[in-house]
Amino acid sequence: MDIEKQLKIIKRGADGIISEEELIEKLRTGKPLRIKAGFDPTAPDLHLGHTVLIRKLRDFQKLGHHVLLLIGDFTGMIGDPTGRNETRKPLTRDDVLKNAETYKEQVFKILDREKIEVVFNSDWMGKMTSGEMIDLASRFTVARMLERKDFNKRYKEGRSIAIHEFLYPLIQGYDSVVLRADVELGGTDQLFNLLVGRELQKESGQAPQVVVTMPILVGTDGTQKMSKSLGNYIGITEPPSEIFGKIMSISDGLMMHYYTLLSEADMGYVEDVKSGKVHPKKAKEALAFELTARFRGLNEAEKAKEGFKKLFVKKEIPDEVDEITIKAEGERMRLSRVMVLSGAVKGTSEAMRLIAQNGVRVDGEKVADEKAEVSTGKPLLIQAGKRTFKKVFFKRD
RNA sequence: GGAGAGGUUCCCGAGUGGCCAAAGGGGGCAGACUGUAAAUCUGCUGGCACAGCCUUCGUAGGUUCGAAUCCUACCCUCUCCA
Repeated sequence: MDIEKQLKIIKRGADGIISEEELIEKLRTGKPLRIKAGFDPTAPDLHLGHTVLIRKLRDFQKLGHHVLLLIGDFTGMIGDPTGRNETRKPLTRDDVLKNAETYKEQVFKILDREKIEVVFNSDWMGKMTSGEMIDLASRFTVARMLERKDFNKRYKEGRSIAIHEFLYPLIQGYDSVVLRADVELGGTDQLFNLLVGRELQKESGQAPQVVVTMPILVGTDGTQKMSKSLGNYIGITEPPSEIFGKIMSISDGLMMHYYTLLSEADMGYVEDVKSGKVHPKKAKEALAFELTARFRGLNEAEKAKEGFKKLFVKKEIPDEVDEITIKAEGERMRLSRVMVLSGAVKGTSEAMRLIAQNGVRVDGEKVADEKAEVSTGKPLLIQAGKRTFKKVFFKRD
C-alpha cells in the first residue's frame, strides 16, 4: 500500500504524531515496523476506553506491521504516577500471568492474534542490576522530569513526589530501547512518557520512535475519562444488553465523541449524524449495535437491540427475565420481603422507597402501598425500577 | 527533631452538649416530560419487624440525664520550620 494511504489510516482519530516526517521515512523503508503499546497488568477488564488504542494497533496490523503488546508487569509495581498516593500492592507472578491471559483473550476480539507479540518488561527489568539502574537514572535530569505536567503541578503545589515515581517514565522509555520500537502508541496523557523513549533511544544510538497519541475516551458521565474506578465505563465483556443499554443512554453530544473514536462507520455517515441528517436516536442505535456486535457477536447484538426496544420503547416485559425461587413464608408475604429475597433490591428500606416512588409493579400492576402483601400461591413477575425484572417462584415445604 | 491543621454518612463539605440519621452541593435512584437521551421539574438517598426501634460522625475508653460536639490515650493524613 502506498505511503499516503497508510498515513491516512494511521492519522484517523489520532491526536498527534511526532513526527510525521519521521513516520513517512520509516514507512518508506518498506519493512514492517515494530509497533509498541504498553498495558498496565493490574486491570484485566478492558473497557471501551482501552479499545481506542487497541483499534489503532489493529490499523497498524492491517498495514502489515508488527505489534508488540507490552505488559508492564515491572512498571506495574510503581503504578503510573497520578498524584493519588496509594501504594500499589505488588502482584505475584501468577497474578500477572493470569491477567495477561485475560488481556490477550479480550484484546483478540479486536487484534489479529497471529500478528502479535506479547512481552513482559519484567523479563529485562527484573534482571537489571542496581548499577545498571543507576546508569539508566543518570541519563535523565530532574529538571527534565519536572517538565512533566503532573510532576510539575505537584512540585509547585508542594505536594510529595516519591523518588520511585521518576523511574516510571524512565523504564517505559527504556522498554522502547530494548524492544527497538519504531512507533509507540499511547493516550495523550502518556505523551511525556512516550517522549522519554525517544530520548533514551537516541542516547543508545537508535532512531527515535515515532510517537502516536490517541485521545482519551470520555466516560458515560460525559465529563471524566472513562475508568473503572469512576464507574463511568462500558466493559467489553459485559452482557450484550448492558453494553447496548449503556450506549443508548449516553448523551447526544457524547455520541459524536464515541463515533469518532470507536466506530468504523465511514466519515460521511459520521458527518450526517453531526449535521442532524440522521436522527440522533437512529444514530445511537446504530452505534450501540455496532459496538455490541464487535465485542459480543452479531446475534447477541440483535437480541440486545430487540430487548432494548421492548423494554424502553414499547415498555414491555423483556423476553428473558431472571427466574428465582424463594421460600414461601406463609400464604401471604410482604412485597418488600419478597423483593429482598429475590434480589431485586438490596434491602427492605430500598424496597419500600421504590414502592413509595411508584417504581414497583407486580404482574404489571403498580403497587402503591409500601406494606402491600402478595399471595404466595402463584409465581409473580416483579419489576423494580426501570430495568430490574424478577420472575419469582415460591417453594413450600 | 520542632510548630500547627485535620480525620463527619457513596464523594465534597457544614455542624462545637440536647431541636442531629446530621445543613448544602455532587453523584446515584425513582416519577413526570422525551427521541433512548440531554435539559427541566418533583421526590428519595444508614439499617430494620418502618407513625417505632437499632447502628453511624478515625479507634478505644471516660465525663454527662444526654456527645459528631467536652476529656484522655492511640492510629492516620496534611501544612510549615529545621
